[in-house]
Amino acid sequence: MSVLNTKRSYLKAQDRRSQILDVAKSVFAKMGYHTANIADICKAASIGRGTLYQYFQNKRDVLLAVVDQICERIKTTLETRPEIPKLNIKEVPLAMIQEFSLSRLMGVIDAIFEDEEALRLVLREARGLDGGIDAVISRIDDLLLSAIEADLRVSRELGLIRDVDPKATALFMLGGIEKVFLSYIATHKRADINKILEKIHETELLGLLIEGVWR
Amino acid sequence: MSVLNTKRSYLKAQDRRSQILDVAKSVFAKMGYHTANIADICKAASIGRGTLYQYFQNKRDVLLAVVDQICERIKTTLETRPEIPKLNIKEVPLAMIQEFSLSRLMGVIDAIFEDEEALRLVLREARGLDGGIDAVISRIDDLLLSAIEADLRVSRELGLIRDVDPKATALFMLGGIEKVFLSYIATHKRADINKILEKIHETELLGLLIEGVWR
Amino acid sequence: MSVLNTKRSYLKAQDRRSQILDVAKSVFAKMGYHTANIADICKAASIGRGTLYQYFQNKRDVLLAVVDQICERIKTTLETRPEIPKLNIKEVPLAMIQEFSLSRLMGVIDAIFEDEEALRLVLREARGLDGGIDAVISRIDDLLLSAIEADLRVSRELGLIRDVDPKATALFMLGGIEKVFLSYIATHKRADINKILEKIHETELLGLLIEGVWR
Amino acid sequence: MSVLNTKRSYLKAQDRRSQILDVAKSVFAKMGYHTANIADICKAASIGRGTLYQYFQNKRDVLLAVVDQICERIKTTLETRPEIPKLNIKEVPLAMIQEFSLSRLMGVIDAIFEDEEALRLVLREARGLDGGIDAVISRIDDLLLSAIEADLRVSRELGLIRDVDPKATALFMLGGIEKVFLSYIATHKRADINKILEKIHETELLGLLIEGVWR
DNA sequence: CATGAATGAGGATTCATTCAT
DNA sequence: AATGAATGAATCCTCATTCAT
Repeated sequence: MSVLNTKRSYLKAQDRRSQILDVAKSVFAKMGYHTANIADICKAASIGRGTLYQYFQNKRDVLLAVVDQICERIKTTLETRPEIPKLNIKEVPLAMIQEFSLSRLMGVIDAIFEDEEALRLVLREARGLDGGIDAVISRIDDLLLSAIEADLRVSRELGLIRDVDPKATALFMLGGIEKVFLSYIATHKRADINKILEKIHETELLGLLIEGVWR
Repeated sequence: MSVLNTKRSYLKAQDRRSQILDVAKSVFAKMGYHTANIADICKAASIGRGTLYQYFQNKRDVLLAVVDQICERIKTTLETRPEIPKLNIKEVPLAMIQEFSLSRLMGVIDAIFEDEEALRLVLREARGLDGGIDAVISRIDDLLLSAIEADLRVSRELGLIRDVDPKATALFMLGGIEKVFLSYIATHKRADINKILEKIHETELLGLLIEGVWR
Repeated sequence: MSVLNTKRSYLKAQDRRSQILDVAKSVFAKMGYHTANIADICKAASIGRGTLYQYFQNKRDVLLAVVDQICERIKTTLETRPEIPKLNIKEVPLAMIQEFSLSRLMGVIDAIFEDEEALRLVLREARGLDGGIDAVISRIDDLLLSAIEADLRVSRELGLIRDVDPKATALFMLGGIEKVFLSYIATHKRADINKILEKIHETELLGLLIEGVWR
Repeated sequence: MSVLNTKRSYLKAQDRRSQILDVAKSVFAKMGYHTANIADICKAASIGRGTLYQYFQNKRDVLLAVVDQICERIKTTLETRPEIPKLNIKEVPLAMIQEFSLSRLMGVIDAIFEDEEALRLVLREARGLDGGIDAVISRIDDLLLSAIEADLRVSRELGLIRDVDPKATALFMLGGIEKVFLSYIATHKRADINKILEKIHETELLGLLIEGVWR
């Protein structure tokens, strides 16, 4: 293709920028930030290497922009989740609470799933302690974390849940979800993973111990 | 060091090899596999760069050996955990079950904590899907995962816990633990983190929902 | 600028060309030929990068044109210096000779000073032997050199000055003047430097040695 | 050669370093700092590009080291000049003063000439005002400048020379010498230039004006 | 005419690995 | 066995120049 068609294609700056952003996200997701090189991105975008540098200062800046974009989308998605109603616990059956709680959590999970490439990016690179690339990517994590933590806080104030540390619990839950996803992503379908996460959510609410043991 | 002691030190092959291994683990843990370079390891080990290549084929091979060593240790540690007794659920009070379960899980966590450098190594490396370095490191994860999964499986057979997917739940728990640790490691003391994980363990057993809601 | 005034301005070819030339001279003077890039010039001129290439073949060509312009001006300035009168040495007092000589030299210096940017351009560029950019810039130097050399030649014919090699002496004097200027330009005022150069001119005429020693 | 002989040649670190330094000086002198690239130096030194970076942090660092070396040599050379004797002016004939002064100045010129490549480097790159590379190279200039200035100061204190500004005069003289050299270096022989500089030195001492005019 | 998006050759630098000593 | 000098492929990034709009 590129051999046959060497004619330049011109895009408006904004379009080119967002094209590169999309391609870069995809490449970073597939290869990882460190493994992928600028040439990979440019090849995938069918542009010259220099072109990328007209829109981004350097490789890190590309990642930063990718993450920014993802953050914006996640913010929007999280905002569209149904509001937590002011429940009167006494009057609401467990099943309903459970379902609502699930819908809130699934809102978070959807925010992740919505863009699988973004997710891969987060899962691959968000680890680490060195304040480098991971710090950039962890901004995505922070968004999701805050969402879960806020829900836990409200739930506790409503008297719905036990007196747990919201931050630690949110971390635990997000970590768990991410790990499950990371493990299943390669081999399972989206629907399966949803099922699994639903089941796990139930366990979170009710606990591992069966009724007879627990009381 | 080299200024003070420029004399070459000759070690027996096995000793040299394991010395390099220790140093490499430490360096990988501190800097990360990709960031650390052979020179860093050799400098830390006070050996020439060529020497390392007499014991290891390449950089990846060093990591492999480091991980092997860690795996061995973890296996041993896990084996020393107290056996799961054949409990008769009806006869055992909740508190005891809870405590025993915790001790089993803490056995896993200890296996992790025992060698903080190993832990950092596991936590900080980017994970992914490319069958590269991550696959090597994942072997450590797999060990821990299997341990948790086995416990869950037994517990379920004993009628202690709900009918959960052991694999998924084990993934969820390990992912959660790792994330909590990763977040708290920088700012908290070891003892604090243990407390936090104990609390989370309780929540896992009993569920998030408070009694009044749940029944 | 481009934010406030995004309207394209169409100029006649000659006007546009000379506008670019002025800007380029200024940019080259401030940043140096190698350091300055086409983008810098175009930004300063508020034109698109492509526009520049409609008036000049390449970067070097821009410099060439800048230098041409400077040369033209210098030629004009040098021509306006007072003619060397056919003096009868015996009849003219030293002071008058000295003053006239100074005025001729100052004419050269003025030709330099008149356009400080041009001067910086001449002074700051690396000179060499590779027949590259320096050769272009040297044309400016050559003009000044010839002026001084011609004066020396005439003065010698008039029996005013010693039998010196006019070329070498001219080189020496111009080199000296440039170096003094280069050193003082940052910290001193124009007037001060003129004073310094006047003093040096006197030394040139009369020599370093004091009367008692010299005779 | 390199095609036929691909065997590596091993040097001791210090030897290699100073070999690279010599080659780099030569290459910088011939091509100029900006024009020369690392590959040029490495090719000239018959080493791989990576080798250079084992001895120098970056290109600028190479130049720095080159300049350091030159400075050291110049310092030594300047120190070996004959001391200025405490002359009693009345008792010393002009010719002797003149000759001694010349020998002092020629000491400086020799310090320059001694290493023609160093000189070319200085002459090519020492210009400029941007505090970049030129600042590094101007250290060489400063050494020569100080030497001349010191001589002028002493001579003035001895009542030998007129009350000139030593700094400005030193600048003037060095600038003049450098320019003469730059112009003659390509086409003339060392001996010729020495002659020219000797003549110029005489002019400096005695002035341009001939006796009849001057008194 | 004017524009600025697109290009790719060119340059500095890193680092895992090899090999002469 | 140990060393560390040498290597060059790989990578990021710059910038003069071209060209579709």
